[in-house]
Amino acid sequence: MELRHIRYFLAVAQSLNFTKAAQQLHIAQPPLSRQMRQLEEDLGVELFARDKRPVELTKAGHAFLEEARKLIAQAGHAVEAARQAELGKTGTVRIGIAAGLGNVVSPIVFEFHKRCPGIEVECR
Amino acid sequence: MELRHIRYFLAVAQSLNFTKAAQQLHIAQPPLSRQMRQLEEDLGVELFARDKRPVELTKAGHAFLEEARKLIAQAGHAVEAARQAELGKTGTVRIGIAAGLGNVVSPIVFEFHKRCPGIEVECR
DNA sequence: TAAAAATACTCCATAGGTATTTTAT
DNA sequence: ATAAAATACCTATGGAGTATTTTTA
Repeated sequence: MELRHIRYFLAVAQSLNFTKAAQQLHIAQPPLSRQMRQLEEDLGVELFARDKRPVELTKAGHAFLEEARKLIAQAGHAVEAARQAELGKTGTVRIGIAAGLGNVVSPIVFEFHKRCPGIEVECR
Repeated sequence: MELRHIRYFLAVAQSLNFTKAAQQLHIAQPPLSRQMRQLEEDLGVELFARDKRPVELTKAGHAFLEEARKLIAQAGHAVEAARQAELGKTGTVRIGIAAGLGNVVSPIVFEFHKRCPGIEVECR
């Protein structure tokens, strides 16, 4: 099972029409049908009732749909986590302090730490 | 990004050694290195500090690792949800009731419903 | 110097396309 | 009769292998 199977499955489950789902995915209908068969094969479970027009989701198909949505959401979270961490890495803040106001720096740094945990603060 | 990238990433993150991770995955080292580069390319983020021996995870790599584990776990949940639903579909329970004890059926069905939600009960 | 990762190529498995047939309404 | 899915066959992208060359400690 690959994320491709999940992405394709979500498209088909939404429109309940292989042809239209294929158009949305910018692929042809036969490859989409094959990928869905492959997914079912891998799971050992029928996800679609193909002897109905329009095609229906089986009970297993409905159960899988719910978890498949969470799976794609989690994939997005993983990507975001990496990108946010990367941004944090390069995040450097330079603050100019007027002469005689050096004593206000400490609360500023404290506040920054509270709002942006995980971003290192360097003082010179 | 495909689940393959995630599975491979988990192996490398665990051993911090591309060669050993490749052996565990039953693939050669160069393809594994390429898949990891591809993943980094896709994310737009460096996950490994390759100028260290042994190889280290970057900050982004650590953040991604945490979410990648959840992703694989969720993939497992999706598979299980579909398989459990399939089992439920074929789950038929036939209960014989002794003559004169027909009045005990109701609590039995009630209890079954509580323990096995989502499994249909048919009474004749 | 010795492990381990990167590079350069080759091969082939399979994702995807096209043409056609089958099926359900 | 018609729209949509399945089947058969072909193409080609890219995943994986082998040999070799950098790297880092």
